Amino acid sequence: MASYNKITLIGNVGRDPEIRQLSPDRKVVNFSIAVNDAYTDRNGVRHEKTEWFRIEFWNQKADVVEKYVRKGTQIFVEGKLSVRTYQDKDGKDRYSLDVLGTDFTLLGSREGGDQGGSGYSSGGNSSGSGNTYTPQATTKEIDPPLPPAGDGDDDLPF
Amino acid sequence: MASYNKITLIGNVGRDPEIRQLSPDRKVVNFSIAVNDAYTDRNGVRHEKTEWFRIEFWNQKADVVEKYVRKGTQIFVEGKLSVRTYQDKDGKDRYSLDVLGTDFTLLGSREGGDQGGSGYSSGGNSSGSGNTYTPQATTKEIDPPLPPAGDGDDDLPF
Amino acid sequence: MASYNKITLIGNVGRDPEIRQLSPDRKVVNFSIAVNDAYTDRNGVRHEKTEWFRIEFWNQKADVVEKYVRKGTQIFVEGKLSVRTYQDKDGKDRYSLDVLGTDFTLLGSREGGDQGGSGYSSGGNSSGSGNTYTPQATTKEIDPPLPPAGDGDDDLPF
Amino acid sequence: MASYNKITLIGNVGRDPEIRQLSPDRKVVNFSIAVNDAYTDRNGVRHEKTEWFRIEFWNQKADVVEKYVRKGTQIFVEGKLSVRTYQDKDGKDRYSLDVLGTDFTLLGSREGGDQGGSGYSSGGNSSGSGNTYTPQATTKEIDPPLPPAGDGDDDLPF
DNA sequence: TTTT
DNA sequence: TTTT
Repeated sequence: MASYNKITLIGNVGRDPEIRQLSPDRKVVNFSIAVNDAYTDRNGVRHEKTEWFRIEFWNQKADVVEKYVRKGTQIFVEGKLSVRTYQDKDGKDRYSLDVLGTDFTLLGSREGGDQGGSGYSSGGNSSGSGNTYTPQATTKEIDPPLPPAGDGDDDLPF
Repeated sequence: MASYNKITLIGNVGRDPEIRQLSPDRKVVNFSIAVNDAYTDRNGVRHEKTEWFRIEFWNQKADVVEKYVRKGTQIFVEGKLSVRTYQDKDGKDRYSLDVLGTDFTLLGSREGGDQGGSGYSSGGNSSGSGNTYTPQATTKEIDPPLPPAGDGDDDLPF
Repeated sequence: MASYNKITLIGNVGRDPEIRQLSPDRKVVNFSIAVNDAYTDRNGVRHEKTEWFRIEFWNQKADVVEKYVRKGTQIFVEGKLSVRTYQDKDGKDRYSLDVLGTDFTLLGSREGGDQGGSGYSSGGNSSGSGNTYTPQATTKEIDPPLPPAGDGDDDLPF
Repeated sequence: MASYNKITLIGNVGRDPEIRQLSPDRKVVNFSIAVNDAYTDRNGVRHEKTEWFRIEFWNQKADVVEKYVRKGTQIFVEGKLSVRTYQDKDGKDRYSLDVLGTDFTLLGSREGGDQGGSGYSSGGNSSGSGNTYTPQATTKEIDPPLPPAGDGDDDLPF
């Protein structure tokens, strides 16, 4: 066997997330993201296509999604893809691309958005070495980006 | 926009690849891989599911697929996911998970398989710095492995 | 063998990229990005660390970097990691984390930045099916994010 | 900031893993993998380079590593890269590429190897939806493979 | 310290 | 259509 399946996406959140507290210690959040694809074919014709993915995060990560993710948020998501098929109300076969999220990073918000935070990056290692990742969104960042080490002194080869 | 979409899979090839030479300088190869998923739910019941992905590689990488990939080959594939919907011969809606491959690595073969080579790793940078990756499977390597720095002296902390 | 090595980063560009046209058809661009890491240890002490990566893109992708990437740009980069060791001007051993880029996506810019475009996403398949990716940055985007298909009619299960 | 850092590797384990039980509920395992790179330069000269990465897994995943990973094992590893610098016993500056592992998949073993299991794939979602991944290597599977949908009827376009 |  |  030894199969593996991971998908990495950058897209925009379609609606505010839905949160469900299934039990005192089980919380799940769901939202969908639009991932756009655009290319020009060999005849110079431009094509655009949007694929929607339904994202799911659990527990601690669901907490962070709840706090910071809103309609329109640009987000980086990593997780496992599964495809669910179902019939819509007209009995027509449909599919849904479901991603069981393992990681995400907030990338910014639309101008004029009112989400309080951006800049969060979920920790990549929930299996934990005992560290707790502090969402960067909770720190008011004032500092400009650090210049590269050695800047101004330039003993680096670049 | 600034979307991004990449899927990374390890699976087994379902049938020998199909190769098509579309024109003197355009070649495409297609094959499907089975990606298995198994987990035990909260009630201790074991679930298995196999998802099939249809993989596509072009030109130089198609050449390598043609040489080394066979039914049963375990393969690591990286590429862009798109979903194609179509109707089967009964008019029923179906979907296909298509992956436009950007990279792959052969991971081994079934015992008793007769594929001549394994161990190929496609170059990760086809945009090229002028280097040409030599498929390892086609090169008779004579050189001994390079010893790691510090070999035998073990001043490493591990 | 069958090795594989890929690194995926989101970080901020430290300085404007350096471009070199090596020959009429060989162009290379280099820039460094700062990737920040922050975590709180088991004693509640917060740690921050910035790792710098030196990124390299060739030819067509170098063209796009040249057009859109500036100091401060937030960027998603994918590529192959290699480590280069050298001695600085004081004879001290140093290392550099070099990434031979295969893909990138622009994620935004610092407020007040003056780069004309953002929102570019490099094509993921330079080995090419004959399509040419059109930088999204060349289209003036006016439209808000598309609502999910079925929105308002809601025959989706989400 | 919103940084992100993930590395994906396929390589071979250099020595049997070291396991440390730090406390009743904290276990860590370490091992190094060799990731080989080979390419032919523009002058037709072949180059080989091996980069060593030191891998770390915690707790449940450490248990699985302990059971199945041995010297020589080919393994797929995913995690967060950090670089550690130190001085060796001669006071010389050295670096170590450390990967805090989040996921791994066993890819096979050397012929004649005696490791009991191969084919394990660590679950991709340790943050958990309440499911527990059962290592495939420990389960005697009795069920026949599921036939793909459409099997035998071949109404698929491939 | 690996592997082909 | 795969694999264990």
